[in-house]
Amino acid sequence: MSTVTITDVAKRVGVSVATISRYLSGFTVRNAEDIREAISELNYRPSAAARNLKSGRTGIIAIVVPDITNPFFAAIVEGAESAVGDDRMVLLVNTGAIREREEKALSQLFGRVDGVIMAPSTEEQHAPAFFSQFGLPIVFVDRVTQDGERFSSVLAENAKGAELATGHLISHGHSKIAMISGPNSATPGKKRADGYRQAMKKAKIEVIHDFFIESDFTEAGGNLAMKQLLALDTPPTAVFVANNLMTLGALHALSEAEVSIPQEISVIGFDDHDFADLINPPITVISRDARLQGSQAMELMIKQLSDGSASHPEHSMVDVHLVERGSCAPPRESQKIRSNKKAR
Amino acid sequence: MSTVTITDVAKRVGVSVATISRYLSGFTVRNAEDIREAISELNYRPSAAARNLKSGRTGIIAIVVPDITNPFFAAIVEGAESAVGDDRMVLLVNTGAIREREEKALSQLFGRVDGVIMAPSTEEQHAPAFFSQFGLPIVFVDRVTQDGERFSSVLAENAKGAELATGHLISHGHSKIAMISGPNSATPGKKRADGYRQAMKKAKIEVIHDFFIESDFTEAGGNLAMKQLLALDTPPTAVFVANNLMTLGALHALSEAEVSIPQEISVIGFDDHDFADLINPPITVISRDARLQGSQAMELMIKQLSDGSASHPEHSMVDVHLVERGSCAPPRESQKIRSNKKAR
DNA sequence: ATATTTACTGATAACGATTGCAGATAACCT
DNA sequence: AGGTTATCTGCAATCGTTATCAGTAAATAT
Repeated sequence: MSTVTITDVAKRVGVSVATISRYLSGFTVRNAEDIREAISELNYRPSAAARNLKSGRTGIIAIVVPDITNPFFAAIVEGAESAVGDDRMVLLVNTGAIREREEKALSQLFGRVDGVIMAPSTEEQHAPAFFSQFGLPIVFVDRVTQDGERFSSVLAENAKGAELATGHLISHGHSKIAMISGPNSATPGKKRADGYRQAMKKAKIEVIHDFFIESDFTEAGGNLAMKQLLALDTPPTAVFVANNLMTLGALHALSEAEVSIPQEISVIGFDDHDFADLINPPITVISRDARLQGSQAMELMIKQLSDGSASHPEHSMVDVHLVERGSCAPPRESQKIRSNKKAR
Repeated sequence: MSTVTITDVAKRVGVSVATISRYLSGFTVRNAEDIREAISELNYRPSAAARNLKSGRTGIIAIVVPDITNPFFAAIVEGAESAVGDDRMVLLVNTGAIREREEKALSQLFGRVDGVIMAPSTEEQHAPAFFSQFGLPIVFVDRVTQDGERFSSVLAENAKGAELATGHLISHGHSKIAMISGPNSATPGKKRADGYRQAMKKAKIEVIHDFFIESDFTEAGGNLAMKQLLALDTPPTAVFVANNLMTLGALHALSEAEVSIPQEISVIGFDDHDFADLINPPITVISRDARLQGSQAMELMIKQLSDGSASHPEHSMVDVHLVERGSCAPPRESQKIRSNKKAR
């Protein structure tokens, strides 16, 4: 009940606390066997708090994500967790994409953790400056803030993925291609929008204003955006949705409006999801290894911690690839002209 | 860069460290304004480590789950996170349902956290004894271990839910009702199996040995189990799957085998999932508020911490309810006899 | 004006571990 | 045996706070 300290062990064995401490740190000591015994009998566990105070290290690495409920972030966290190693643990902070909470969390984190892996909600915030002020190591994952180059990061090939997605729709013969985009203030939002525009430009298709909707990466946002698209006088024949949650929302909107995929509209999403291959038709998506992204971020963090402050920021990218399923087809009007190739 | 301590602030203001400390703890001090100023100018942050050492509290509550990738546990974690309050944080441990990792985590947690909310993988482990040894507060969520009554817990109405599910199938006229169950070693596995058996007994339907498969709550497990059921000489006309991941696996098996739902087989799952209402047909499930379960667990933990050791364990239950969608219908042979009522 | 209460303050000892230093013991060499 | 290393050991300072205790200044009472 009452906490047993290193002094208790020392008394029991009849040596000084220093000897116990040295035993614990792996030095060879005379009564090693007695000490081991006393420790196990007394059930002694070194106080983490005292160690922290002396060493300045906590053995805890924080990971700050906007929404743990998003399977993508869950995978990131799991990846990070899997790479953390035996002597450290992961502290999770879920900010709900609320900047205020994010900032408060950061200030609370200082002193409690050895480093922070984070996917910031927005780019504008001054959080990184805040951090560098304290010299707390930081690794960005999936998103970066303004002066992101100064910190290590693990991003995805967002632009390439978006280009791939848009190109896929174009190659099916679409030209009325809409995009439901994420917020322009976050890295994936901006980069994916860039990729879309790039692909359209390459194909010399003009981006119609009404076809580009900046939404917010949430299911509700995707749902609303798709409804807006469907309400247009000439709705798009294809839509690229910039993340999994918005895809979910968009699909709900389509199902409600009884618009058939891919006959009436082709859909391609960014980031895979459990539902994607189960629904009818299964949804074609741009996919990446989120778990890997998380573990790479953790590896970068650990390297940074062991290198000390002398290390330079490293930037890593995980690749994206097209997972072709059944949600893309040629647009209706050209369907009869083109050869009848049906996806899987 | 170099850490600024309470002593630096004291020197700057020209008072003793005690005064600064008192200011920080909310006492009225003479030079409050000067102190506030000095703190902000020096950018002083109290050392969490030193505070921990003195107070014995860390302001961190751990939550230990088998798999953060499972949306159900993600929701639990999010719920707990949302209820943690301003002065504490959540430390996440993902054990991958590996008992060894679970135990190691527990031993590492001691001294680093004020309490542990956990969903243990199995009931047999001696973890709770291990914990009570140290007097570390613990709240079980979703699952309990052997002597679970001694600790607070927040469970779901598992048996009731399973009875509801099975009864729903029975009310559609099914009698060849299979169950893909979770491991009998974990609370939800056992209780849901109990509920299934109870409902069958009430309806005086014998449980056929081959129709009850004890699986492992994973997608792969559910997939395999469903394949086994389909391979039977007389396969079931309805199946109750004991969790969301196994439902996912089962649905994949059914889709592969081109068995149509609900015409050839009725399916009902336990725990909702994003995919459930999107696929065709949408899947009928037993649902509960996992987020609430998580926040209740956190509330119990916080209450326990403030009550000191004098508090008695409290047991809370969250309700379950049937979400009727389109995956259940009368069995084929009786379809023509019964009135033609089609779900939604 | 003196006595008594009130309101702060500073010095200092914890909290539980780690570490440099000097001393002690043992092991080795000639 | 005496001298030199090589090993191990205990003492005490230290990490940054908080809490106790006695002390001082101000406010109030008489």
